[in-house]
Amino acid sequence: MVIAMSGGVDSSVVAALMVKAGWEAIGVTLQLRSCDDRYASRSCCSADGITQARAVAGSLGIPHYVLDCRDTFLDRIMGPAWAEYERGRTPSPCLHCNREMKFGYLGQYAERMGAERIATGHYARIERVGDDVRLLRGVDRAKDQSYFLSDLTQEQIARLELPLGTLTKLEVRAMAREMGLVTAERHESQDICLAMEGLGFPESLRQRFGKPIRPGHFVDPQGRVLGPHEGFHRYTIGQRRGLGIALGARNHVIGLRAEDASVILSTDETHLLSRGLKASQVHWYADPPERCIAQIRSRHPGAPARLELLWDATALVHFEAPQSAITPGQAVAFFEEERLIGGGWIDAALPHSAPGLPTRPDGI
RNA sequence: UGGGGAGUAGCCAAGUGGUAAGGCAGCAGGUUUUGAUCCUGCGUAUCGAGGGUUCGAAUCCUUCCUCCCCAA
Repeated sequence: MVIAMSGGVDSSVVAALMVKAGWEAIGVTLQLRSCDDRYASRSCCSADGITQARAVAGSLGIPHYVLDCRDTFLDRIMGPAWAEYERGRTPSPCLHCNREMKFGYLGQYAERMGAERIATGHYARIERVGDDVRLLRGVDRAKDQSYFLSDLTQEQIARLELPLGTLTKLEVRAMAREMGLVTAERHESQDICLAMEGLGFPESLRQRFGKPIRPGHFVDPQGRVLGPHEGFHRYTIGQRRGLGIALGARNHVIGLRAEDASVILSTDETHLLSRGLKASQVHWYADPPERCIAQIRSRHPGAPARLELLWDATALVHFEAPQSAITPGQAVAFFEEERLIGGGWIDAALPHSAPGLPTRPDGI
């Protein structure tokens, strides 16, 4: 068994539990970034994390390896993420990272090592019924991370072991203390793995790749120019803060137009609402039902929706109630009860059809 | 060098004699393994400048400066 160890509390507890359960385990930490890259010390991928992971592995008496995948990470995660921003979309790198790095790159490594399973500290459950392997939401709903696993392949899921899925964060931390793990008191990793200290994620990417700032204007829903903005990549649907323009009233970004780098602003929050979305790269872990719960961002609770499957792994998702800030580039995860049954990527929000509700200017 | 209007924090803007509201922007925290959202907190403004009246002025008088509009 290969255990993905980030150096945080969660994966440390996972390692301890697996050892306790009698697995022949090895700990592996993915090095995603260079140490001289101006990393944030709280980052889950920092050199500090490697040290911590090594210490925990040592105390558990299991081998620990560091896989240098900085180049892969740059190519497969950071590069594509920047490309998304350039297109006026908002990337969701953690999902890609899970698929490409944690279960892709690491998965291949595990395969070479002849490991049956990969264990991680994600808060989600794996349920094996017969030959079927299902991924369920974490019991601790506040920490549930099944959304971030919704782009995995069924094969990747089949090899997963997620021992924290039935526990709460509090319990995990308590266990870490009991077991005397050196990482017991580590705070949550919060910053995205690839953001530079003090800079936001998009700006970090821009600087990392030495891309120029693309100028453009804020415009209102009628297309009137409101003023220049600070670079097209810095904005995302729903954003209110950090706009850098004072218009007397709160404004939210309701649309991004890549052709002329326009950022569409509105004081009317209902402009953020949409009845549905169009998703591509849709994949299923079970037969797609007519209705399900669709989750459109990490902390979104999920909302009842009707599915309309189209051709070519494309689907329309019609929500029973309009949802706010449906953002192209983000993932959509489909659930039936507790079970993750599928996923896809949001390409567009559907325009309103209900009377009285406005149509989003960047509609489908 | 005729008339009219305006100059209060980055922007907008209350306040017309009693010792400077508010909004937006910004900043700092919190929540969060994406971006947002959300929550909490944060403003020593030469009140365009000088002079005057007054116990006391952003508020009254006066001079100057700047901007805008209308006239030529």
